[in-house]
Amino acid sequence: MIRIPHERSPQMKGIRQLAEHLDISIGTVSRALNGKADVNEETRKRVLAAAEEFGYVANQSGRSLRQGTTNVIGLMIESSKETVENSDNFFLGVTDGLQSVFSRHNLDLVMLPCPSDEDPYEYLKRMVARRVVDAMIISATQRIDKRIDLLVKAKIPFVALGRSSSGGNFTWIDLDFEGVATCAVDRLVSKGHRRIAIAAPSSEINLGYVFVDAYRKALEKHGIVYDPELVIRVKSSEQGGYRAGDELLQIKDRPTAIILIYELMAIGLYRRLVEAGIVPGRDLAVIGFREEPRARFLQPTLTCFRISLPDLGAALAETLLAGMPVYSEIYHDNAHSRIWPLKLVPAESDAFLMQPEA
Amino acid sequence: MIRIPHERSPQMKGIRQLAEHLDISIGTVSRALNGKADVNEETRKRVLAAAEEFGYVANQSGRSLRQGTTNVIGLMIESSKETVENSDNFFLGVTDGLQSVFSRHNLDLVMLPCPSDEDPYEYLKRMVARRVVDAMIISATQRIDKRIDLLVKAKIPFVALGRSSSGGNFTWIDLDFEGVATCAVDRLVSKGHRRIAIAAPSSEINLGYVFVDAYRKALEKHGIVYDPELVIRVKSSEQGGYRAGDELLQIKDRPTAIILIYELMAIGLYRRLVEAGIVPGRDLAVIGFREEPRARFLQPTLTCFRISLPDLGAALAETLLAGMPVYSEIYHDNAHSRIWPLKLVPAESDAFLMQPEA
DNA sequence: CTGAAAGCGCTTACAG
DNA sequence: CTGAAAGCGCTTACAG
Repeated sequence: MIRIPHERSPQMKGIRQLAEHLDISIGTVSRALNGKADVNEETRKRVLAAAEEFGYVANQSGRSLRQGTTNVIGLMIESSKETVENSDNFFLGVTDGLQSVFSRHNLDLVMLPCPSDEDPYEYLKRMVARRVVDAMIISATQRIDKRIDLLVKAKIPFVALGRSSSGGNFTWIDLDFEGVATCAVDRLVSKGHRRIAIAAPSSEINLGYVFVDAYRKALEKHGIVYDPELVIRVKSSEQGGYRAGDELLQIKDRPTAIILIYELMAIGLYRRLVEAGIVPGRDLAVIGFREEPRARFLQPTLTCFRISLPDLGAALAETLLAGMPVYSEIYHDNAHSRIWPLKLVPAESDAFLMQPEA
Repeated sequence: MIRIPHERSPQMKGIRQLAEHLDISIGTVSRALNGKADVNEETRKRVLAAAEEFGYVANQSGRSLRQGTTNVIGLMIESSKETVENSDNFFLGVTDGLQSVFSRHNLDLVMLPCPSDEDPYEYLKRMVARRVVDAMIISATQRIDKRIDLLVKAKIPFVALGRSSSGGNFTWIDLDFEGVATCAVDRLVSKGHRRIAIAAPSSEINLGYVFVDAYRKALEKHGIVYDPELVIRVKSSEQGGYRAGDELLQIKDRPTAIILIYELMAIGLYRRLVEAGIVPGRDLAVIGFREEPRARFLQPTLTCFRISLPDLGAALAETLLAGMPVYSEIYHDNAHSRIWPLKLVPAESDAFLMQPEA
């Protein structure tokens, strides 16, 4: 038996070559490949087999141009220094959940990292105008966020991970910062604390406002007067936590408890406290934010809140699809913004009871 | 003065509308926008102004189809559970360096996260066949890595972060695992250690082989017999570090030092050691791998190795472009694989001297 | 310096 | 069930 190896892959550039090889029209090849109903089963089998053999997959640009849709969803990531240090694997954790939904519809997810020296707004504008994606997921929403206005105006389907004052009526999913702040304050108050500090981000990120507001309301509910001095503004990072410790130590009539808005702050805070001879969970109550593998080593263990990132990702995906005409029917039930709950994971860092003052 | 707001944005869908509005041909609009030389300066200005006004940017699918190039570079990310836990912000750190180079040529970077339930090979194959990117950056290379054979065969320009036995003569950049292993062994031996353990990954990732090989050679250089029992295979994670501590404690004639192949292992290892009443840097010498902000809190401070991720990213980008016909001339000097050095950051975890045995 | 036209690789009415 | 043809939005030889 003689094999002619070179005949096997005769420049299988596109659908035309595949059709020629099969001696049928490109239209039929296309229909067969795309699972259209009106194709002879025998023909379809031949086409599929040949495509598999030659590794043919439709050129995305050709498809997109013709269909007016890219079947790609973009997840915008800001790779600013602060985000890099903060986000740890938040996005990679969410990604799998997103894809579990998108894959049902042959939609591909791409992450679009905005360069740190480019304005996020301009970056997004360019990506949107070029039509590289059908829809967008944005995150790290700011209180005033022009990106949202842009997306609304351009009528690009999108969902935001985070609320914002901008954009009017857009769809978002946000973590339950109110719930976390309220739960943390309630818990601390029940253990006898009255002077409760909070470490909040120094940036204009929207969650900072939400968190501090809820903290304030929770305090007032317990008849505790809100003291602006106890709101410590620092960077959302390990270093920020260290600084928060610094500032905490300088407050006269020192707080007996602190709530952190970002999990890795706990690492820096613990270090600063240890340096000052203060033991978390004995001399000062600490409640962290998101449960995080990296913070699990902390001694004493950190009271924090649990969240399933894949589930959050899936919810984001379903909410996004609910806003896209083609899929809106299927995901009709998800067509609303919502608050994503977190679950308290009690640990040692806030376990002690305050002695009531004499 | 009367404004007719609706006239301002007359369905500015594409180049045709823009051309009509300017009353010139689409060819001229295209040439003006793309900075071709043979365009009247006056005309160019008008075109640019109108494009800015209407927010026109060329549709990427149209461009790609015509030019046969997407001007997009893909960075494949494996979002497998293990990778998610490990990679922390490694990729986001590299991203900025990549973009600093790509942006010089108007190339966009997209991250392509492979779903954890999809075979990385099949995923890559699909992405490549669809021509969504002009070139690829892959990482986490395995000892045998079909992805590399695929890319070579498909003649897609690519660069690998990591070596592999597959693919023959492809271009890669890899961290200097040999240098790190050798430096660590030399350092420990000079402090009197003879029984030096190593924590290596249990997976087939190529760096594991490289690292252990170099460790072995370094030992032999000092006349120390390689003992397979001292190679502890664990997951590259904090948990893996904890397990490594476990196994270390069970070794009869316990090692006096351990070298870690992954930075976050140190966190788990420290915890296990503390539980056993063993103080790192006093009872056991520990050398970590990459310097990492999250591991900086460790007490005693961890001896490790420094690397600039943005610089690594830029090097990857330049090496990749050197392999793309259009850019090969400019980046001719980067057209070679290479080992990326790391710099020792001495700290406390291995600072003590061993007492010579009687 | 500009315009008219071809064609990149597809999908999809439309005819048969 | 299949084929022939149009056309998605661009860029680029080619003519003038």
